Amino acid sequence: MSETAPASRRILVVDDEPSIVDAVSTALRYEGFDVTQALTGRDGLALAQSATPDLIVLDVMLPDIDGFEVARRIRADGLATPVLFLTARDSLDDKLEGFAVGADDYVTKPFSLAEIVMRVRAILQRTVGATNTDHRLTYADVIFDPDSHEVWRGDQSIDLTATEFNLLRYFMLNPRRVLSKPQILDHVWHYDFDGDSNILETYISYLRKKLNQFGPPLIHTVRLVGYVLRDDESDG
Amino acid sequence: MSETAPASRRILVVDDEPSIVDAVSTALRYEGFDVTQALTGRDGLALAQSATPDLIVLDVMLPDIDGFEVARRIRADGLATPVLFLTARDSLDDKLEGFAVGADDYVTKPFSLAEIVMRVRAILQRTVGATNTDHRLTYADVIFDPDSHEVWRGDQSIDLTATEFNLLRYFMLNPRRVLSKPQILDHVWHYDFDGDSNILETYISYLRKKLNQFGPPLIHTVRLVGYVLRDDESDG
DNA sequence: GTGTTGGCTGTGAGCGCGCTGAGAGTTGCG
DNA sequence: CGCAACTCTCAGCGCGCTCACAGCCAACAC
Repeated sequence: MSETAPASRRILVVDDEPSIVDAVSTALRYEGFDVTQALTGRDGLALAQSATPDLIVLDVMLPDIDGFEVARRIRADGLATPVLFLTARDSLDDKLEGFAVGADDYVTKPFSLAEIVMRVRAILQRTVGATNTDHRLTYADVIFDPDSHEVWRGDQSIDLTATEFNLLRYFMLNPRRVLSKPQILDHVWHYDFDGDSNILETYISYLRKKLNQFGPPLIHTVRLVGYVLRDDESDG
Repeated sequence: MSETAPASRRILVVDDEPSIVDAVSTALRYEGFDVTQALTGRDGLALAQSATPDLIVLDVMLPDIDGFEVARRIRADGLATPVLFLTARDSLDDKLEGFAVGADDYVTKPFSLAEIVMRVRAILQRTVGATNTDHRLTYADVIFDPDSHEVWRGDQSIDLTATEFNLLRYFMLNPRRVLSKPQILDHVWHYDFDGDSNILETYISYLRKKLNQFGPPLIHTVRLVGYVLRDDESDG
């Protein structure tokens, strides 16, 4: 949209074997890609969210969180980042599971670097039209850009912390739908909190304070039910 | 279109064994479903009504209300939510009873998580055309949307409290059918009130007051019997 | 008409829910 | 190692919702 010059594609490479990460990264950089690295599933997940790469090269076998789980969590966050799986296991089961969590392609070890580069190109070619490198969400006068990690209301930029940002993303993905508290806690905090915590209310409060500076309220309380993102002005 | 991101399918898992609920929930979340949990038949029933899941995974053996009874009551509410039963008992009788109350499929313990996921997918595939993630109810000029928790009469939006909303849902699910007071108390308040309470009459009054602002009366008293939602204008 | 029963609704009490300010605990960064 | 930013806990408060109560009204029988 705003970009005319094609910034080089960002690729995240996740593998617990440093030599593999280095080899793949070097090959991709050589081809002009902008490469970020991670050695664990946890780091990979964090970078997938914060660095918003255009594609992730993801090893299935990782010491902490396995590759499929990483991919699933990325999807659960609402990100559609394409994934190219690397695996030593050539079993059908693995392939099926990979495609079930939204794998875009599959390379089994041992692989040639040329093959990886080729498949990366193919996926980006394929997805350029669909995802278009633009991951922005908009609702009412709010623009939510996970790539730049920026949020705008009208022409005002709003600074959000990581948790506020994740909370707003869930609302932006489900505009005009009432979201129950357990549902929100599950999606944004990734586990059910003890019932006596009011952390969600606290963050709702933070978010409202920041959003309401520049326009009418958008996050509404539905007592005994949950919260809803809705623009009361233009409603049909 | 109001929806940009395709909201994931919501599934309610009901089992009194926390470990089973967790395992099934985790497996389904892994596949990208939006999972809600309940540990008792009573809670499951309440959530089937309020959370409007697209499918229910329901254990037959429950401490309070058994699974078949839960399913029966859900049907009695007018909900067509598909149900996948879990049971340890592999008897023919059970299967027959299950299908009699509208089971969509059946899994006997011990089961594999993969099997559950597969069957859930199959059921949703089968019913995708019918349920279609749209949970709106309409009768006469009333539109009832449980997702956004909004109610419209004509083009007028109506604000309802949680209890008023639940009461109206029960009427919307059973239009033109006379509902007895005990029946309504049981379905909306989830237990039999002491006979001397007139809370139902009170809420009928609230609801009528709000609905009648924008059109002719829709909730009619049937003396000594109960209440009925009916549009007298266009009726046969 | 009067009596009786069943239903409606205005008033208000109580309380649980949700909001928010303050601060403790934690993490990350220079 | 110290500071800053952020996450999360805690407690107090205000208010909206639920529900009880009581008086009134409508329907029906006689």
